[in-house]
Amino acid sequence: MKKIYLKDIAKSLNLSKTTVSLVLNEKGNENKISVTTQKRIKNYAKKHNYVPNHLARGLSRGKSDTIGLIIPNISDIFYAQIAGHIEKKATNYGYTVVFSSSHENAKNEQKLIRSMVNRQVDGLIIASTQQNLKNIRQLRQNKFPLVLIDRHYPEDSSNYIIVNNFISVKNATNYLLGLGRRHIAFITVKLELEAIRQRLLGYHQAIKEVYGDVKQELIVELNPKNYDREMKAAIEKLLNQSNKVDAMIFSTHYLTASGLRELKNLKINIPEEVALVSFDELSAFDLVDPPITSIMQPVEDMGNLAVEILLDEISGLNIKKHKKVVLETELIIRKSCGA
Amino acid sequence: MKKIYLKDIAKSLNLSKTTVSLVLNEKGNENKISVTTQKRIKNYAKKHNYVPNHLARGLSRGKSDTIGLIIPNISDIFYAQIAGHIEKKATNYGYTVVFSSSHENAKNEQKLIRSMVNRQVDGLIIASTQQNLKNIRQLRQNKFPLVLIDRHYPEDSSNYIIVNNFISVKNATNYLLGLGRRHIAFITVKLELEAIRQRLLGYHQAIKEVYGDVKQELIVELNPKNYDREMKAAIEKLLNQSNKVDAMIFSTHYLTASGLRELKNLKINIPEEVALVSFDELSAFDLVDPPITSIMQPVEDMGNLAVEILLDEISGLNIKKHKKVVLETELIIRKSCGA
DNA sequence: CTGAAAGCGCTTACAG
DNA sequence: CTGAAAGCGCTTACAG
Repeated sequence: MKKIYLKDIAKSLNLSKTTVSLVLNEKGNENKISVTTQKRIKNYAKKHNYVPNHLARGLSRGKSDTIGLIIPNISDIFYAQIAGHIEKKATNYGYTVVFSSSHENAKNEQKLIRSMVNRQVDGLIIASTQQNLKNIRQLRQNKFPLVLIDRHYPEDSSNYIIVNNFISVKNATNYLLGLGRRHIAFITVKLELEAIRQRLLGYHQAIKEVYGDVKQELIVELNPKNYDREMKAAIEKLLNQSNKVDAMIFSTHYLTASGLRELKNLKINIPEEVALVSFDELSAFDLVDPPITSIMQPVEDMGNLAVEILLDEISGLNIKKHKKVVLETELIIRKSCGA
Repeated sequence: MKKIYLKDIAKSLNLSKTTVSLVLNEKGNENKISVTTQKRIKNYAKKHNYVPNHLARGLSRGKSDTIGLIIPNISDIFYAQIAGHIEKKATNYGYTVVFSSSHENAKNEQKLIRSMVNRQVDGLIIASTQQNLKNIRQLRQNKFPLVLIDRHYPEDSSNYIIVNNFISVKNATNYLLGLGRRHIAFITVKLELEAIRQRLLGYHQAIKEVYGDVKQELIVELNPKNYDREMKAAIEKLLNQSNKVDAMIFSTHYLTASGLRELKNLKINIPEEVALVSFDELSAFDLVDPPITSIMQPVEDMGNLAVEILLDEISGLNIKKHKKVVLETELIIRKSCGA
């Protein structure tokens, strides 16, 4: 079974490459190629297992039918889910997805963007480190189809799909206040992300509206590379304050998992002593002891919309609607807050 | 910032495309191109942000520097992790990864293989549905670089990297027997996979060695599309047998999660009434109530080895060592079995 | 209805 | 040290 090319088919059938190419691209009818010829070509192609070379096709048409996905980490269940939905949707439209993880490193991300561009992806979906404004701007100025997801650059006007981080956390905080929790800690990571900032601001806002001011000692910012080792000291400090903390909000699922591990080590009763809310969740958070109240993001919508908007851009349909999308989250109430 | 091509650089610098191409591919020295010329070219390229067209390059060299990854589902944490390790390793070697999910559908998988091949991936890593022997054979006969991962075809001699499913489950079953559990159920999915069969066989073997025979009513095979809805009835039936089940082994992480949910609904005490072992796990299984004893797969090794073997194949190093790799798992003991 | 030919943007053997 | 030219495998405007 040797590899077979357009010219082989043409020669064997005594036709030109043009005719064969046209027919195989379903342009036989519009070019009025006789049905018998079409049949002959298709049969021959199938019989000899003809597989077109996508590189050649792409080069010739200036289009690769590929979209690039750059995310912090494909092993993170949140991004894996988004990737899954993006892939499904993209496949439906005949696109293939190339993905790469930036590992929260701006230099990596920059390299990946370059690499994707030179691989001629038709468009890019990026959950950015938010440290690459220059590159993102450059893409946009070059009219490169692009949609940011999960994280955006407030100072840039690229398309994006994010979640209402501020309101989500504000509501969650109010929920805890409503349950009578008074000393609510907010545990987050030191990442220069607008999303993370908004989560913190949501907490701030809710607390301020009740108490007038926010106690700095209730806010813990951990090093993203090292949060797991810093968690223990952080939790202990929160618990040993003059006003012992009676609730904790974790700003990401991995912080929740890490924090919960520590709380269990310390034999803290949840929710009696400390109530817990997680922003985003791991797959088994409903099975955890106790089940964790979580702010759920609409991952499916995020993925689907990203692809839709991107494909609109690619096909030049610069539809104005929904280019900046802010989706709502849902607070799933479970037992980790009592009630 | 207009797009710039090799010929533009050549023209601007009064050189030929050859020279420019050679230099940009780090072949300047071996072609004795003067250092000054090299400098000029590199500077110009950087200044004007030259990005080579990978399609053209690939077409010309007959190599795309891309590897394809076909898995059942990128949203499954197990495959997401493998994908993560594959990506990391591949990136190190200058390769990009294209992935697609088959969703356990053989036809999909076949299409994906075709699609990847025509996209000129240099090699393929597949966690196959194991329903595509013909296609896999065809790839191998065409000397297409390929490594199967997680699931292999026993009747085919392609490279693979799998886990010792048989021993893993046999050991886990013996572990339960050793703890005094007598009525051990095995809950699995109806998937035509050698891996799944081996897990069942491991259970069989362990039970047989003690009891002489296996009771069919202790084995439950659920429909992969519908396991979540079938779980309730299955669990209830196991618990209502004349000999009430006192242990359950789940053959995949998602079955464990689903089963545990039911057991909790039914207020079954774990491990007092029923001990639990999971093949593979979800990220939070150590936080679950109770923490779940799990058979852990060496995902990192699996991913890394897959890439290494594949790249060896691609570069024509048909190194004979480790083309069929069977890795060991580890039984992580947690509280779900008591003890 | 069908074909000859140019072109996509690279690489590379060959020549000087 | 450097360049002209062929070739990778397609697509497509143009001509008949």
